[in-house]
Amino acid sequence: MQHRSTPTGARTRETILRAGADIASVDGLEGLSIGRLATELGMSKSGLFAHFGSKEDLQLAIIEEARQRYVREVITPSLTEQGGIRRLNRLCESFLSYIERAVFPGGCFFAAAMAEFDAKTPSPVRENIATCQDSWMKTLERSALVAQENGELPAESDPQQLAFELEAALLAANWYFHLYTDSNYLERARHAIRARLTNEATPAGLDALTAATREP
Amino acid sequence: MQHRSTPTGARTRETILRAGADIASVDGLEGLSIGRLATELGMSKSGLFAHFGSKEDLQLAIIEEARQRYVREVITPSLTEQGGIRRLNRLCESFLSYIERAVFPGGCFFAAAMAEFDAKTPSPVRENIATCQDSWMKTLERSALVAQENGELPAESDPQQLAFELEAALLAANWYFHLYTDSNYLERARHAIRARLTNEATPAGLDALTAATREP
DNA sequence: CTAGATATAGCACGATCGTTCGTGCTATAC
DNA sequence: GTATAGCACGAACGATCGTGCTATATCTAG
Repeated sequence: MQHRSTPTGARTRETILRAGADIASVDGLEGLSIGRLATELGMSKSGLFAHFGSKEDLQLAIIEEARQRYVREVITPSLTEQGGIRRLNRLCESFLSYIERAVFPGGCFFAAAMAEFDAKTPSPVRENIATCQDSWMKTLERSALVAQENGELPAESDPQQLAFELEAALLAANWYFHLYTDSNYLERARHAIRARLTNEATPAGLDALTAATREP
Repeated sequence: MQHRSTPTGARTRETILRAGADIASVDGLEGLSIGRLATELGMSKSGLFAHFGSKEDLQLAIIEEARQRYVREVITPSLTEQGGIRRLNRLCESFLSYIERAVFPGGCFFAAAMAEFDAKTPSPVRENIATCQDSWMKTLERSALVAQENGELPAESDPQQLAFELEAALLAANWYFHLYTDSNYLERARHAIRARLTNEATPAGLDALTAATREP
């Protein structure tokens, strides 16, 4: 049998992971319980559990599902922008849009997971979260570095520092937006990012940036 | 009886709350369990529980204990600085020092609590966290406003926006410092805050700021 | 020194946690 | 048509969850 592209097991597994990632973005990866997830999906606890050897395996699989969703919703849309300051700006805007569109109902999955595990004792789950977060930061840093190489940012500027500050605005927007259910915080982040970029950009960088804004 | 300052019950209650706040800063207010807390303190679950009517009461009491600790460790030390841009700067530095000194073993208690409850369904605990967070933001905003009134910040600047950006740097420092156990992130925040303040300050504000730095 | 309040422990409860096991259905393979 | 594999189910495990009720210490007031 090979005309059947997806065996039913893999399909339900995906369904479980999607629902699991949604719940975990609200209640955390530890707060998510197998019984609750099963009830929510209208299936038995044991039937669900059979797809994963342990809760930790489930958590790791959920992280992978969330990572793919993040790449699809934040990273990929930014690749249309050529590298450099424009992509850097686009990455930030994509993130804010991803929050606004509630791609995860509880806000950014990885922000939540980082906050949940940052001070916890090391574990495979924690390691995985840290790796994902590092990968995202490196994405920002690379764009900043390319911008510098393009002469859109001055030679003295520090790409890592810039990435840190942009990420800080994005994270704060995520928390406050949900805590107060107030989208003004997304605007605050947009304003901060725009100011930070225009302030540091070279004249060439400014051109690239305003050109990016003028387009549809 | 009044030469006896603290009845033993109130003393153990305090002990419980201190330990509870420490644990909650690592594992969250939901992750904290009464049994674990009791074991950690070498007392019985029921004996501990008798001090509070419910877990929610315990959580609220822990928040209050954490609030007092925050005021003592972050706010009060900043009051030596006169209002305005110097106090604003001092508040940020006090926060970073409070992270560095591990006043809570899991990092900033309220950052963790905000991240845990931001997307959750409303509850007294969530409300309380939101109020504390709002109070802290308003503290930053007031200092920025006073700085503006003092002519240390220009009339066009937006105190709320400035407070948001400073808080963003502080929060990001908290998360990354613990996730990677790397104090460089505290320096990144210091750098960001300093740059943001000096960049926006009027000449008078700059004077106040550099004077503050030159002192011991 | 004793009566009373206060503080902690013991024990048990129903619910839920993650996990395991045995069973049955269903659809392909021989 | 029968063997085989994949997939989900129900029941049950021990552990722990939050929460009561009851007794026993410990301390204080008179």
